[in-house]
Amino acid sequence: MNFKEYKNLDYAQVADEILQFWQEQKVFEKSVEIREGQPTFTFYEGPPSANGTPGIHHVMARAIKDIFCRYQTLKGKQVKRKGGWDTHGLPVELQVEKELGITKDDIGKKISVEEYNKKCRETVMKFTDLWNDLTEKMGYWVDLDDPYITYKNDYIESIWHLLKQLYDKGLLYKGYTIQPYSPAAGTGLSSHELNQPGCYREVKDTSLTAQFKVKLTGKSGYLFDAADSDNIYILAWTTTPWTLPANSALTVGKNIDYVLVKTYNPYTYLPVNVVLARDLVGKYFNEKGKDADFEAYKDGDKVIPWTVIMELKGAHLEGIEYEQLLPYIQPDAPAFRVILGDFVTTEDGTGVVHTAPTFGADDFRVAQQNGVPAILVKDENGKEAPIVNRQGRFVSEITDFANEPVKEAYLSDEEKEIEREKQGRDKYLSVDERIAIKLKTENKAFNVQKFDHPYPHCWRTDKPVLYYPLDSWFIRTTAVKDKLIALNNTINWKPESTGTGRFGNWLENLVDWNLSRSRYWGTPLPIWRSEDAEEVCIGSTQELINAVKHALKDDALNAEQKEKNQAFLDAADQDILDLHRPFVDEVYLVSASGKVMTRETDLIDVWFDSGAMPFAQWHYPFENKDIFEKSYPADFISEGVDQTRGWFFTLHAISAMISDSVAFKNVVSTGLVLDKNGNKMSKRLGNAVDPFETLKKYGADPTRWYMITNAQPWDNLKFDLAGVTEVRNKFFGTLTNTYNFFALYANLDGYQPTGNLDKSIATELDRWILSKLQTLVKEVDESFNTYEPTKAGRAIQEFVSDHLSNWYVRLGRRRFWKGDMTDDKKSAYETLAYCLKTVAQLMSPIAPFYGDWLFKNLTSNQAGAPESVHLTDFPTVQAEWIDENLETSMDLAQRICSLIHSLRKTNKIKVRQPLSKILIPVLSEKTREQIRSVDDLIKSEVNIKSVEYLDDASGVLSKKVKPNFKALGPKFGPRMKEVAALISAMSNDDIAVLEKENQYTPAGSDIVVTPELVEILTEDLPGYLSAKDNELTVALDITITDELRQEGIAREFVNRVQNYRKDSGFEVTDKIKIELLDTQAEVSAGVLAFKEYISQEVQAVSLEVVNTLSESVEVEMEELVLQWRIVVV
RNA sequence: GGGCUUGUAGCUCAGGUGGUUAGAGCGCUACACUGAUAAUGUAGAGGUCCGUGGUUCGAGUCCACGCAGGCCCA
Repeated sequence: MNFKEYKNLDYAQVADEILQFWQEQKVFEKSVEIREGQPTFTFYEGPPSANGTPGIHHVMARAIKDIFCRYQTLKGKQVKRKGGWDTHGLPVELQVEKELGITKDDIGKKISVEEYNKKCRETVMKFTDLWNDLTEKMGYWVDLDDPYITYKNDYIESIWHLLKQLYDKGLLYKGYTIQPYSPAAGTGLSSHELNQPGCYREVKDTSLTAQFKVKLTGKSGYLFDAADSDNIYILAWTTTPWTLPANSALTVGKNIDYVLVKTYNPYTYLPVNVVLARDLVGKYFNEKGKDADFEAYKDGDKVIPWTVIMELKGAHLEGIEYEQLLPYIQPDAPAFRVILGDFVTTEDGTGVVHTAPTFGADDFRVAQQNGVPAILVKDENGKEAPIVNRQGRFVSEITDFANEPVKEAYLSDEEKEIEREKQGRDKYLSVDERIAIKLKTENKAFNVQKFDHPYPHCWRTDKPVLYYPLDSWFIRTTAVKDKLIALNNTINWKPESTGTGRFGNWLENLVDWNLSRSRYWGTPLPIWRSEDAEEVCIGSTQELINAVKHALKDDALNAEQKEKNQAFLDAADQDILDLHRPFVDEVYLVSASGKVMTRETDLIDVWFDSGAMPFAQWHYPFENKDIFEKSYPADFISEGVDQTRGWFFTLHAISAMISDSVAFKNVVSTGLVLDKNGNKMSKRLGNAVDPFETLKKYGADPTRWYMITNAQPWDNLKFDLAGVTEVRNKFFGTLTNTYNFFALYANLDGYQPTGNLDKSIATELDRWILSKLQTLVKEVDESFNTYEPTKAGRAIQEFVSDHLSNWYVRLGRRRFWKGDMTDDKKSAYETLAYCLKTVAQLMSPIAPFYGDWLFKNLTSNQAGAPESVHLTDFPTVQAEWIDENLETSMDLAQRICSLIHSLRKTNKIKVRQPLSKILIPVLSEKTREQIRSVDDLIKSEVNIKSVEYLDDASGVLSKKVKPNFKALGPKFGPRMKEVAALISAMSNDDIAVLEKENQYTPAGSDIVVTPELVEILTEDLPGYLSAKDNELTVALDITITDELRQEGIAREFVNRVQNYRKDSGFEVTDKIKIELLDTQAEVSAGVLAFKEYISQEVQAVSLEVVNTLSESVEVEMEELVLQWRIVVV
């Protein structure tokens, strides 16, 4: 037997077997080796973190990566794929803390930093075995033996080298960022700490709506004109009045609607004109005062008159300048103007945000983007500092409130009492309250209220936190913004909108990259600094060792510092160096001026780790320079769309800054995998699909195929196991059946395809499917090449089930089982084998196990065949086999058959009943030829004796014209209705004129109808049963002559005998003997009339109608009952 | 609140540059077919193409404003 035959194929088992084969024969390694010396195709693996278990979405993400790497390998490229692990960061720390039952506070107390980090290192690789297992089972080819691991010294050293380069370019600097800060504890808080239960509490604060007086400039002139007044104010609301002395801008929303309202100040009763959001007018003004009499207003009246005198968009306020509200400190650059920000809402306040860059993260960002300075003072060291010190108290420059805590809660009861006496009041009034009073009296407050809202508190001290500027190290990405944008424009994004929209906008609004993290498990910032800001950035291990040696010789270090340094050098000597904390913290360097420098305690953002992988995975530039240069930048990467601002950005930014290059040329950002109802999968809700179970139950290939063909990679996928079943049955089932069909007969005939196609013996059907196949190769090649796997998969699917199985095999079945080895039969085998083999290649990137399985089944006994489909070259388009004319013919044949089936059905005439003829009206010689070339197929498919063509000469053709709107549109435009009516009214004679003279003008009209403007169709044929499909009409002659009837009976008889053979378990090759009892005269006559035909069909050596029969069997045929005896001879 | 994205049959999805009758598969109903049978064919039921306006002779398709879901950011 040349070809294995299969029953009930288990696709998971196929995967297991092929996987074993790959491992034994090192097929992955070979697929890389055989392309040695060929152009490279570089792929970067975005490293997963192995401290969690993989989910079904990882199968999706990695299938995408795998497909294009496999495809490029088939296309002759050398594709090395180094795996990697992301090992640093907060999730790892949190997991360790959970396991040990400790908090961040305990680190350095209950557990040393050294032990803690040791634990992190263990935890982070906890599930690597599970990940590796999934990788193999799903058929993802990636080098697992030598992955990069971000916590390794070599990796960290490469990162240090990158940071040093940035430092030398002036792109790494120390600045500040606004973070939650607890003055009581003297420490910053992470957002994680802020999200602890109980941290947000309802508090009652003084809220204040301040009046910012607009200056008259070119930009604001229109407001003054509209109000006919100098008293123009912009209203802005705050729940932290203590930040008002730090105000340097007002932020409005570009598209928010604002109004200018004329009214009186409720505290000073002075006439004012105020700007606020239209939607919030109701919060500040009483409906009773609307458009009330201004003249009649007296100081202190309850109802204050107001009237809207102008409406405007936020965009019109941009650039308007105003007077500083509380002028304690002057900024050193122009400030106090209106800017635009996307965070402004009209939910509360005035739709205008008071912006104090030192006390709000939004404020800081929007001010920086608009070049508005912060209000800063100089501290005792001459360093710039905010107007509130780290104890939460105002600096002395805020003269009215100098050294007072900005939050009442920071004072003890005793301190409050002392303050009360100083204030000389009955009750202590907070800073906020006294600022409100001050502003009220100065005509600078429009509204003051107590306001209840949730406010974050420090989990250690229970005191309210401040948003406060804290030291941070930054990468000056804003300095290279234009370069980042320009380089991004050269990247091919799939889908494009992620690149231009999500990523592009992100680049447009870039802020400097805050690199600092106050943590323990991560890459340490390699910067050492002295107290007076002398600093050094270290770019390699050797550089650090040298610096330590140098420092050891210096007297600036004390004995303990020298001892630690020596310990570091000893570790380096013994090769047990660890570049993590706490070891690097225990290194002391000496500055040029002889000062001790200690390491800046920050770790760097883990995103820098992963973004550095093009360099650090090769320990570049300390090793592998040649490999790095060959594999940079990447040709292709792919990750979830949620990585846009994560990995995609950090890769891009680091590359642009270090080497003026993109990091990747093509990127596929993939969507989410949701459950079948469109909900997010979560382990907690129990709707998560287990990847291991799925692969085991359905097999990797149907799972991958389903994921790729069901939705585009960048659309969200609603993952439904029923869909996997459908793919398995419909696509893989059909394909396996097709293969089995081939194997069955090829084995019976002992035929071994040569792999060569011979046009001289190919039938219409062969040439047609080969033409279709070439078209498919072209489409699949293009789709893979342009990162469109869904298109590729769907095209293959359509080819296999609709064309190959449902038409080619179905119509050609008899060629495989009938007679001797003729050229016709040979051509059928060659064609089918060639199609199957090509499909195996085309599908192998998506379904790597099955593709290989199919390929091996077809080629295993062929001398010199490649041992795996993955070691072959992608099929090239054989253009000489493409025959569009033939494809059109076959399409006509399929449609004609469909119409005849439909006619038979409405007249209840079975396909087994032969009919004499069909009639097809043809309007051109070309159509006639196209149909004629395939009419044998039509005849056998629908059991018709002849096809007749009707043309003009027949005289029975009745025609109709339809307006071709697409052609008429540009010509007639608005007169369309009139023209369409004239065309539809054309008679048979009119059409004849049009056809003859190539133009026709309806009587009394100026319109000239030409053939391009219409579509000529044929009408139903009178006297025949006919059916239509667009331009195609088919009529069926349903006259059943006696002979046709007899043949019908013969066919029914064949059918019953075949059923009987099958039911009785006869072999396909068994010959039989038939005796039919003569009970039904009509049947007997029919059987005898077609004795030869029947015998051949059912492989009978004898067929007799007899008068007596012992051991007969009863068989039903239509409404008749037959008796026969059939035996194997 | 901002950016991006999706919305077409019960479900999953196709529908270049606008062209008058919106398609496929699955599911459902009925009838066929049966030496490929976890198939297959034919027919049928099933659509305010998310809504409202607009541009146009003509809008699922273009524009504006909304609604609903998703992702990221705030």
